Amino acid sequence: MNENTIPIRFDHSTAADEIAQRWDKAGCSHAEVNPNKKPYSIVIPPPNVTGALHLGHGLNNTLQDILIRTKRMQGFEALWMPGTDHAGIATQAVVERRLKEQENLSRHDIGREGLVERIWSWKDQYEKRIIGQLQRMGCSCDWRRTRFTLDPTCAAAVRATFFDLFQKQLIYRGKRLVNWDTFLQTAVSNDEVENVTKKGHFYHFRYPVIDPKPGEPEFVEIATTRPETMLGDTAVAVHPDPSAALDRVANELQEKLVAASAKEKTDVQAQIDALAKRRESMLPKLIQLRDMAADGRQLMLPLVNREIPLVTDEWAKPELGSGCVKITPAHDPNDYEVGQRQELPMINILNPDGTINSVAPAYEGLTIPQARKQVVADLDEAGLLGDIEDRDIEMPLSDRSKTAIEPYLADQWFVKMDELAQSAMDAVSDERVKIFPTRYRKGYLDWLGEKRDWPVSRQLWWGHRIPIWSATFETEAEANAIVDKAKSLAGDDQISAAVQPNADGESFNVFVCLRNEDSPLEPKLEALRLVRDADVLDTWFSSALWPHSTLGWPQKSAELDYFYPTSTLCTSRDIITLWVARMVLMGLNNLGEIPFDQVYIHPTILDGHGERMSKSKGNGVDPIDVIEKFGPDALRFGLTEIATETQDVRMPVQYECPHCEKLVDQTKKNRTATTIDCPECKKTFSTQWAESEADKQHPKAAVVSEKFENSRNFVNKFWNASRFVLMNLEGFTPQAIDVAKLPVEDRWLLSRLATVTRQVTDAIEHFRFAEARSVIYDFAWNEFCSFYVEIAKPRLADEKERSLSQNVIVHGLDTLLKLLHPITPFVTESIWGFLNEIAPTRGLDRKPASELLMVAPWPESDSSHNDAAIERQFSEFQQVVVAIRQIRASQSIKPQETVPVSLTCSESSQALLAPMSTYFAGLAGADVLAIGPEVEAFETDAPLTIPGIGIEVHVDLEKFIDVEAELSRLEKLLGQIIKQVAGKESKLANENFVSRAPADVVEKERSSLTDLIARRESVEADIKKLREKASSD
RNA sequence: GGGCGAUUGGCUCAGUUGGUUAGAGCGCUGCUUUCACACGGCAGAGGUCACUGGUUCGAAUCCAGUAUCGCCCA
Repeated sequence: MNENTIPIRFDHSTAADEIAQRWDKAGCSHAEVNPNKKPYSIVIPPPNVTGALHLGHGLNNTLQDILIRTKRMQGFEALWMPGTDHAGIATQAVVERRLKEQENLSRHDIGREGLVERIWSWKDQYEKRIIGQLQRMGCSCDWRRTRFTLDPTCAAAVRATFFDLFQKQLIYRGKRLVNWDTFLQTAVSNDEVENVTKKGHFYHFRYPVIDPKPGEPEFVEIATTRPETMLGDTAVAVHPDPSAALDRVANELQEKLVAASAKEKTDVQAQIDALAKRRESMLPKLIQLRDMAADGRQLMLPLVNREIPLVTDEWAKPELGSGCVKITPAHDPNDYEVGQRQELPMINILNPDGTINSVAPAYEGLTIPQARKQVVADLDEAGLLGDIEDRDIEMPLSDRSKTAIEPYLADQWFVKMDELAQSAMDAVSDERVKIFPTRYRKGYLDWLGEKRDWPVSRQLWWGHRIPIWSATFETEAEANAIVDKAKSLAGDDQISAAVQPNADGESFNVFVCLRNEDSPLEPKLEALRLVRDADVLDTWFSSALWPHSTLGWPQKSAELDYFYPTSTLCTSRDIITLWVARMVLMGLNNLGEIPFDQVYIHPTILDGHGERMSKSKGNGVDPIDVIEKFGPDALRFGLTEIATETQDVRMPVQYECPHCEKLVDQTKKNRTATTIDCPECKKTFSTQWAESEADKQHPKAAVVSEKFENSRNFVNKFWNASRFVLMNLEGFTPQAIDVAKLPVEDRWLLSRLATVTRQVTDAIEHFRFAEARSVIYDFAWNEFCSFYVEIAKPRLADEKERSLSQNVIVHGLDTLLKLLHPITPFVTESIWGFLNEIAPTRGLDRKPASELLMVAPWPESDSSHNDAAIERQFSEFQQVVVAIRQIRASQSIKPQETVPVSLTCSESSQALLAPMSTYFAGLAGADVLAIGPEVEAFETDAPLTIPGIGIEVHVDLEKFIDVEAELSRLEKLLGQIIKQVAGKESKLANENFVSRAPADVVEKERSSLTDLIARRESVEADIKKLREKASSD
């Protein structure tokens, strides 16, 4: 092979595709049940089909691929199960929003079937894109097994699970205050709500007291940020012991005062004073109100003219506002709890679309902002409106629709968590499931420990429809009769029915769950006036089954037997509770076994400003953009670099100017711009936000990160080192190698390979990905390329040495290719192909190489090759090379000049360095004239003593001398040595150190000091000599 | 309010159980382009390891507190 056979750069844009096809054709990533091998399996955290993947997914999947490729090479039957998630609310929201924007239609305009059809086509489009992204990244998933959380296989698992839980009475229906998205008209989970602070008002109202006794106030004042909710008020609360409550607050403030800094003190003191004043002016009235409440006084709720009680509850804060608080149990989470404690009626004032309902006929049909305005105006007219203050208010916004969330009382299906949660806690507590890093255990256990029931219904059309048919009856007997009829339709493996009384106790619900989809029992149930539930299940319900549903459960498949429990789950920390915990409890419920042995939590990628990456912010980076600019290997190598044990990593984001390829930093300002002017070439480019025709005229910039540039450079470096080896393999013949007889550099290489193999293997197996990368990066670049390849050059040119040298260097390359393959699969596979052409049989074992690197056996670390003495000796050689280079640089000696060098050293160093002396020519441009204990300095000498090993390097400067430069080098060196001597002396003068530190540490310091003093004297002598020479010239 | 984490050269980050002169990449300075690689090579400058206290013969590392920032949960 020559320089024309192999291009000077690895052309990933043409090679990657071809390599991927070869892998695919050979079925390398397909796993089958194989009793001859041990299984290793990973299920992908299914990316949701809402949008394309960004670098966070890139990281997640790169790490999984590193694990799966390593295990595959280690001889495991390695299955990486791929697939995507239907992401119920997120996907429906995106499609609905587009429907509104592009066609001005709502989901009701096109109906359930129409909407679901559109979502499916969205899903098809994005699933294709996502899988394409993963494939271009080189992810070696078993694509033939690709699943989707809504496909028939997963649906069967969902149905089986739901039926089972229903039968075990772990599923029930209840009214709960939910986060209601009035745009999507569904409940959303807490995780889908974000709180924003907005400017609003704090309105004071007066509610009349009914029949006040003499001396009692005629009005009670309350305040609210949401006036319209007063239509649903069912009480006003006052604190049961206002005096004690005020005392407690005062005590807290006193404690705060003691701990406060001087700056804060005045502020805290002011609060204390205000509280004392308040106590004086308001306490008697609050006590009076408390007594009125105890006496059962009623208030007249204005506008709706409803009598509501004055109650005592600790939720009322005597230190705030009027000390009284209105209670709207159906529209506020705190009030809901008060309502439950006080057994208050819960009055829902909203229609599902967020307009006021018939509870308040005068306001019916008004939107919330309209109703707010009207209520305030009407109260004003009635003379019941007090002050209106400006105030910052926290407003919950739906992540999905970006509209305001309303607390809303709705019927929801719940999964009872008590025992299920406990089982999942036990699995982690007793380490059947191990979480890495271990700090994440706490969050998992704390969250499950709350054992909050899981609301699983979503008022959506996209998802697994809840398989329950229900009807309401006035008497229990009627309900029971229907249950009996339903049960008589089929066996209890097919149908399950239950009666649940309504909260009001005046009606009875019948719920019937069917085991099978499209069951012939459905029309029979409908004949009994039972109606199928319109809701669908929370997406996490199906994701929770992922490790077993993808393997075919509830069918008893061979795959399930062989690959379940899976080995490792690799995910990010934000879904430890939502997903990981639920997989554990569902796995235990459905199979009685944990879903995976290990959970590895990788860091979260933030942008350069410390913000989470997201497409909607404009700071999301598409892995494809990075691949196109830097290549898939560079993407993976760079992502591996950031996979440390930390929890967040920053990834600065840049635009790549399409005109001049300059990388332009993304700022908070320019990331929302539609066009940007390149600071380099001054031309304009557009961004993802460009919409107008004028903006779109400008070419669009890819969004990338310079983080990958270094990785691209590494890939290139490695490619070229391989290219060099390949170009020097002419006439390659495998030959037997007697390790003991190899020259130092070869034994050094073998020793280092053994160490690096062990380190890389160990790091990957313990999820220390960044460490694996850096070990291999440092070794490949700074040892293999910088030293071994350089030394090999003269040997490969020497006919007598060529064959042996070829054999050793090929063995080194072969090992490196294997170790690097999980991280950079494409470039290594490409080189492997070339290597197979010219050296199909190679390595110390002289075995034929596998056709594809992807399925080659993982290298074993041969500890018999580890040789500490050889490594130490080689290090001396390296240090001498560096010393010569330093002298050359300080004298500005041109690279093409060869300098005469002599080395004064011990006999043992001489024995090592003598056979390697010719290598100094290539590595340091040095002609080594003499080596040994008796070797003396040159007449015009530049000396450098290497600390620790006592080798004196002498360079003959006769032809080159620059006295000033040399003096300045020596003086700088002397300065450093003097500083170090002083440090050591003071340390050793410290009696405490000498007597208390371990003897070996003290001894080390002593000998180091002796060494330093000798060097100081030597440098001082050199300076003196040089000065004398300079003055005599 | 609670939990978790971060703070190390201009930037992004390593730093294993405390122990020579705290490392890397990018950027910067100087030299370098026939001889695998300029996406390269060689040399160099640049850090009181956020702050305060403590433990210790010895602290970037252990402990306590403070500040700033981030993420998660209420």
